[in-house]
Amino acid sequence: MVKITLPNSEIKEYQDGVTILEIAKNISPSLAKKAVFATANDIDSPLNKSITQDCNLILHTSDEPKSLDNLRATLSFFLGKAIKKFDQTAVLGDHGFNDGGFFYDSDIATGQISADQLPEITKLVINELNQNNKLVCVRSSIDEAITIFKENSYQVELLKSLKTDYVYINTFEDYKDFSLIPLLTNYQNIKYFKLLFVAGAYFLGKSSNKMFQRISGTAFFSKKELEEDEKKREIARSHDHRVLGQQLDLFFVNPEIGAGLPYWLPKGATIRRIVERYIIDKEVDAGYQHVYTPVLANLNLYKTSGHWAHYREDMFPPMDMGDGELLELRPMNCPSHIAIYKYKPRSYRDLPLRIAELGMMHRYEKSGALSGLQRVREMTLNDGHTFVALEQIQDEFKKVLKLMMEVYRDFDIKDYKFRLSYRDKANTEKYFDDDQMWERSQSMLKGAMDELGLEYYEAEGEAAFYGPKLDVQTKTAMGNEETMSTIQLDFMQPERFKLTYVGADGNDHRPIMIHRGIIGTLERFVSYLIEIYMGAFPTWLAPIQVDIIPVNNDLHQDYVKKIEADLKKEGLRVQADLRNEKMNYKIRESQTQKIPYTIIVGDQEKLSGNVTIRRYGQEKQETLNESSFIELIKSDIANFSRED
RNA sequence: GCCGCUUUAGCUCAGCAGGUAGAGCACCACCGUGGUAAGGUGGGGGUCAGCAGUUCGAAUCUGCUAAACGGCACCA
Repeated sequence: MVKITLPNSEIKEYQDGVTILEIAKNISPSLAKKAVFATANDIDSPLNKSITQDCNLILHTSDEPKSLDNLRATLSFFLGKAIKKFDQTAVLGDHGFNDGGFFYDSDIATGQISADQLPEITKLVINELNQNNKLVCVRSSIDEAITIFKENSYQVELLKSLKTDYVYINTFEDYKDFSLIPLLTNYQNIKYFKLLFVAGAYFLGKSSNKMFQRISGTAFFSKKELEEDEKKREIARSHDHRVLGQQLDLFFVNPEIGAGLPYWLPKGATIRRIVERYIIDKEVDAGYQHVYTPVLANLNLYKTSGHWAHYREDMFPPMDMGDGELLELRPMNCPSHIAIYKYKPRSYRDLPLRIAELGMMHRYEKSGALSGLQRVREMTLNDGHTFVALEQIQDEFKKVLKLMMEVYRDFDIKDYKFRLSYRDKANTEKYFDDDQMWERSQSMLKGAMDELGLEYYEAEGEAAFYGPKLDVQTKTAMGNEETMSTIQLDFMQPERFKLTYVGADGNDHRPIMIHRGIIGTLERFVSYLIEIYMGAFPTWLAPIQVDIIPVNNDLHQDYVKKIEADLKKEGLRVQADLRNEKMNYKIRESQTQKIPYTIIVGDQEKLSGNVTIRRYGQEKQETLNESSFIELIKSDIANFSRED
């Protein structure tokens, strides 16, 4: 007999060799139905596991969010099996679960799997699932697993790349696979899954490796969740800045004019202009000196900076001017600001010296990376470089963070994560070669974050080639992670450009550079704003703040024009809609264009000098006199349309 | 850049079997229009992404190129 201790401290006795599923059934049939896996003496175990010694047992059910991973890992297993059925020659590669669902990578000698074949593969998966209770899942060491899968060199490499000590070996008749977490051995309830797309994926995530065919899908425990997931994807599309950008006439990209080269239409340009004015004012207040520097420079500048050696892949090819001069479109602004630093001898009294610019840069992004305003080939970075003495780093770092938080508050940005981005130790050729400096600057950044008590996560291989970064990661409507803001520590370029300042001791010293982008690039930032506001901009950012509509075009035209002129005088962005259309038509358009305030005026308003307003998204109307309205909208703008 | 998919009017999309193109919205004209989400009638508009091929004949079949989209890789 074995003694099983349950989470409520109750102890039950069972026959030696009892399976976890049997225990679950004994406790309650409904529990057994919902059970996904168990933790037995702190080891995650599948339900088919036999218990041969006393243990603490926790059963995990489908109610727990993390059980979803086990479900998806299980589907990945059956997908792999289905692919093998689909084509005997398939070589199976990476597989498993991720945030959105599950996937299986395979390599089929006879050709690529196409999207049309997904229904066929789906049927095969269903067939496999219908063969009940044949799946056996056993925990084993990596070494054992390597022996079992020795015939598939890809699987062996995968197993070797794992950071865990154990995997689960899953056997279904003569088919074997491994997973990182226990599978559902009572998989007969699995019904709610969907294969979504076929894509390419490099083996082990390295573009130098072979590309496998990835089939991805998603799965849930209930039909409702699966349907909600589908709905969520639809909603995401309605937040997509590319869709809204067209609906609201904000920007366009025309491939015939140039992929990745966006055109800002008047309304999008207005939003951008407001953002630009805002951030420049904010930075000037914070002690930054704004400059303008050229987008072109002699290639030698980027040879000195190290860009040509470490960043060439992302740079446009140099322009050969025919007389030996090579001009380069700049991919970053730092060398330009270094030139400004070098313009004069600098003293310790000048530090921290803060140079800022809305600097236009060009990067030759890979065609597959381009996306609306999020990834472009010409972008304007809200760039700033502070030159500091060593002992000023900490303070300046804090100042930048403080500025960043203020800006986030004004734009109502709440959903982000801090990421400390280090270089990849295993792949140092991408970075400047100076181990000591890397160690030092990485630990300084981490120290500063720890001191501030801010939460962050660490990522190797995400650093700039010249130094580690603190990145602010946000998510796009489509769920991709993007870097918005960044603060970077750079000991390298001051060295390469031999920057100096005269210290209090009269000797030359080397400054350190802090690179920082608060709102990142205007392109990405505005795309982010479009998505979080869903195109319904707060009044201070709205390209058109007020839309004025007469009840009758002829009778009320003069009054509409008077109000328009009054509001314009107050600096408001107003449009008077005097088109030959009915009032209702105009109101509808005002709403679909998401204009914050719609003013409707007729006889009543004209007589009393009032306006009747309707706010975007509300049906309620309110009549007030013109000056009260001006007061109202002005305070709305002044507090960034925040409620608090 | 790689894999998959897509590309028809300004926009959203029909055109499923090769026989020289359609709808709704938008645009233009005329008529109409008084209180909070689309008034009516008529009209203009397309080398069916580009190039080549198969065919008596190609939006439709084949190949190449480009771009968009979903991933992978890369990244602000």
